[in-house]
Amino acid sequence: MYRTYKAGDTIIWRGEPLEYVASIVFGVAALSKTLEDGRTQMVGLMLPSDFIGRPGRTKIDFDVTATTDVTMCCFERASFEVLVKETPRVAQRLVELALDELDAARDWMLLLGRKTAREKIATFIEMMVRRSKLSEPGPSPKIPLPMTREQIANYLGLTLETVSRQINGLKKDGIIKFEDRRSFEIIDLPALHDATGDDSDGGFIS
Amino acid sequence: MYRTYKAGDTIIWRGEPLEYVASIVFGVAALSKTLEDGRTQMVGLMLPSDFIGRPGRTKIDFDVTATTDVTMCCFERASFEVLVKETPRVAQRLVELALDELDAARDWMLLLGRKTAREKIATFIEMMVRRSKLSEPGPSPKIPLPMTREQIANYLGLTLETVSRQINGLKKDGIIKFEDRRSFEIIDLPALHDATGDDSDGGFIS
DNA sequence: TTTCTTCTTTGACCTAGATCAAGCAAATGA
DNA sequence: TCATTTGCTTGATCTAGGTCAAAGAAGAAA
Repeated sequence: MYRTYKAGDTIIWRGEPLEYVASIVFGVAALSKTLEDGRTQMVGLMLPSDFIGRPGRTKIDFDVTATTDVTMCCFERASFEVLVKETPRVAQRLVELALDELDAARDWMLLLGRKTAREKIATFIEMMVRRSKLSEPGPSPKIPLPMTREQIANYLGLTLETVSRQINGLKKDGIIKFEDRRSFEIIDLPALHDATGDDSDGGFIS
Repeated sequence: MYRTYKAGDTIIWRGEPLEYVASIVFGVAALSKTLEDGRTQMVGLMLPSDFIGRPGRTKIDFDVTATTDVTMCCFERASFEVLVKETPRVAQRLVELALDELDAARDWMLLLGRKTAREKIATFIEMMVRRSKLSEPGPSPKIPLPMTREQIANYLGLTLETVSRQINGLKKDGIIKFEDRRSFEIIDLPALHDATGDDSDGGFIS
C-alpha cells in the first residue's frame, strides 16, 4: 500500500507508535534529532529502496520528515514481524541493512566530530555523486541536490551560511559548477576527493 | 577461547581480515576512525558483554584498540556463521544488537554535530554513571573513568585541553567531585542532566 | 630516593565557524 | 501582473574552542 507525503511533511514523529514498516519508492526522507532549544541534527537520509522500520521495536527515537515529495510503500507491521520470524533469509538481510546503516552512521561521526566545514561539504557532495551514479548509471554530468542549504547544514552540523560559503568556495576553486540551485556538475573529481580529507585508498570494504 | 590485551594495544586493524568474533569479558575497547592527517574520532566504546563481529563481513572499517587491559572471549568465525544461519533466534538477537548500536551511534551524531563542549562532557559523564549503575547496582557513589583525557577528547570530538577545562568547570560548579584522576562522584545529578542539553522527558524507548 | 615518562592542568592567544544583518533571486499565489 | 514568501548570498563582527606553551602530579622504573 502506497503513501505519499509533501516536501516538509512529518512522516513519523519521534516516539509515535509505528504501525507500518516501509520502503522509500520515490523522494528523500530525513531522520533527525532535536535538542531542547531547537538545535537539530539529521542522523540519516533515506533514499529510494531504503527501508524504514525495525523488527521488535514499536517506537523510534527520531523524527522522520519528507525532504522532497516522498512516496513510500508500506507494509503492515504485524505481518512483517511474522515474515521475519519465519524466514531466516529476511532476518539475515535485516542484519545486513542494519550493519550498513551503522557503517554509514560511523562515517558520519568522523565527519561531524573531526572534519572542517570544507571537508564536510566536499564529503557531502562526493556522496551525492556516488549515489546519483548508482541510481542513474552512465556519465550523466548533472547531479541533483534535493535539499535546501538549511537541510544540508542540519546534516553536516553547520549553519546554512557556512554551507553557502563553502559551496561557493568549491565553485570558485573550479571543482564544481552550478546551473540552477538544485543541481550541479563535477568539474574536478580528484580535487573534490582531496578536499574530503578521507584516506586516498578508498576505504571500501569488500 | 580467551584472549587478553594490554591497555593501548591494537586488537584489530582497520581492513584486517576478521578470523574470529568476540565478546568483551573485562575492560574497555574503543572503535576508532582516522583521517589522513591523524585526526581521530572514536565511533564506539565496547564494554563487558558487548559483541564484536559482523555476520557476513570479513573486514571492518575502523581500528579496535584496548583502552584499558582487555579480556575477550573469542569464537571461530566459520562456526559462528553456521550458528547464525541455523538458529533464527541468534539472527534475531543480532538484529537487535545492531539496532541498539545504531541508536547509540545516532545519539552520538547529535552530540558531535550540535552539542557544546560542556554539554558533551555532561552527556559523557551521565553515560558513565548510567553504565556504572548497570554493572554495579546499588548506590555506589564512586564511578570509574577508564579513559585518559585524550581518549575522552577523541570520543567527544574535542581536544584534551577542552576536556580538562570543562571537567573542571563541572567540578567548580559543584556538580561532580574527583578523588583520584580515574574515578569521580556525582554531587548534583539533576544539574548534571540539565547540563547535557537533552530533552527532560527522558527520551527512552520501551 | 631519584629520575623518567606519561597524564593533567592552566594560561595566553588565535581562528574557524557562528551570529547578526542586509539585500537579492526565484518560486508561489492573488 | 505584482506581491509575498522562501531560499540564497554576502558582509561585518564575535566567540567557543583550538593551538601553543609551560609547569605541576602521579606512577613506574631504577
